[in-house]
Amino acid sequence: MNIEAELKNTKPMQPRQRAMLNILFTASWLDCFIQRHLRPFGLTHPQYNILRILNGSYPNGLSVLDIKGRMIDRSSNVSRLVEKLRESGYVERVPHKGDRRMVVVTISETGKKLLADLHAAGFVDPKNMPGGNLSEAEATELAELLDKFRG
Amino acid sequence: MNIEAELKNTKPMQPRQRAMLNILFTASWLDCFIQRHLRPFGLTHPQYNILRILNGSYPNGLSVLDIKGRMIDRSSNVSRLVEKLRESGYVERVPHKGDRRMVVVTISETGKKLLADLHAAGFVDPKNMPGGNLSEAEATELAELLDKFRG
DNA sequence: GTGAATTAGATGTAAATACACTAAATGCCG
DNA sequence: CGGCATTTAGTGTATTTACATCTAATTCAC
Repeated sequence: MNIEAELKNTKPMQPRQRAMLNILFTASWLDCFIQRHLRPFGLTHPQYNILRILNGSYPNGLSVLDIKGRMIDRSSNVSRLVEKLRESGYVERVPHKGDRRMVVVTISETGKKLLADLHAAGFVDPKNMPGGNLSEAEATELAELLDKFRG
Repeated sequence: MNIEAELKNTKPMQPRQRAMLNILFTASWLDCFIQRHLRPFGLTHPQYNILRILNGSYPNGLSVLDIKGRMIDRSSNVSRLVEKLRESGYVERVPHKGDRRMVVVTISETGKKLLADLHAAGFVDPKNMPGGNLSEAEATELAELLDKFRG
């Protein structure tokens, strides 16, 4: 269903307005999909995002600001999200040697296990995820247009 | 800046994964932009969305579910958002004649004035909004790829 | 070295959100 | 008509978020 139909918009839209609404709508749709699949694992999307980031940097840890700079949603309150993940045992926090303002956050074995479980449940499997209707070339083009959209 | 650079992602991404992250990232970026510009007017993005919808249907009102079905973020709690807008005087609520379960929500003169002020401040002006780097053809193509992404 | 400015992280607080649930009105089917 | 499922809107509540502010550690200018 195209975006006009989704939003039941009667009046025609300018192409850039149409693209903008479509970005927001598709992201909301996607976020809903992701959250719904994460829920059984007790993770929110931002928490999952942090675990992915830390898994990517493993075995190195990252500071809170490093994590923030890699997050999809830059307005996330990483301190509190990390604290939640630490309570659940998915990450560890150690003071940074050399700069005592910083904290180094590392994914724990439990955290890696959780991601493995998610993977086993087919969560990151492209064929279970949205976007499968796009060819690789179209997906690449979509990403490039989004890069250009942001300027 | 492309999405790999934005997310400081070292490992190469699959095209569909790259598109997906880019949709989420760009939407979050855009939402931040919009919220920042709405803030001086005391509106949140979902509230603004509702006002736009009601302005589009003016002089007809819409039921709460009609509004919900037209919103960008389908998980919005329209009852409470409408109540906020009513407190601010931007919308009116009247019981539906014929089906007393329903409520008909209509934008008020004050609400229309607010949108006019936003417009006057250049808020909807394409040249002040993101996406100006895209040609109309590219914007159209972007919207079509997003439609296809959702299936 | 000393003091101002900056950086990193945490936190206070009001507001918004997600999710489930309630309540009222309507439609449906015997 | 009577009873049950459905539709529509609103609400309870815990969690999350946004935004500003705070504290401690570090850097920088002098």
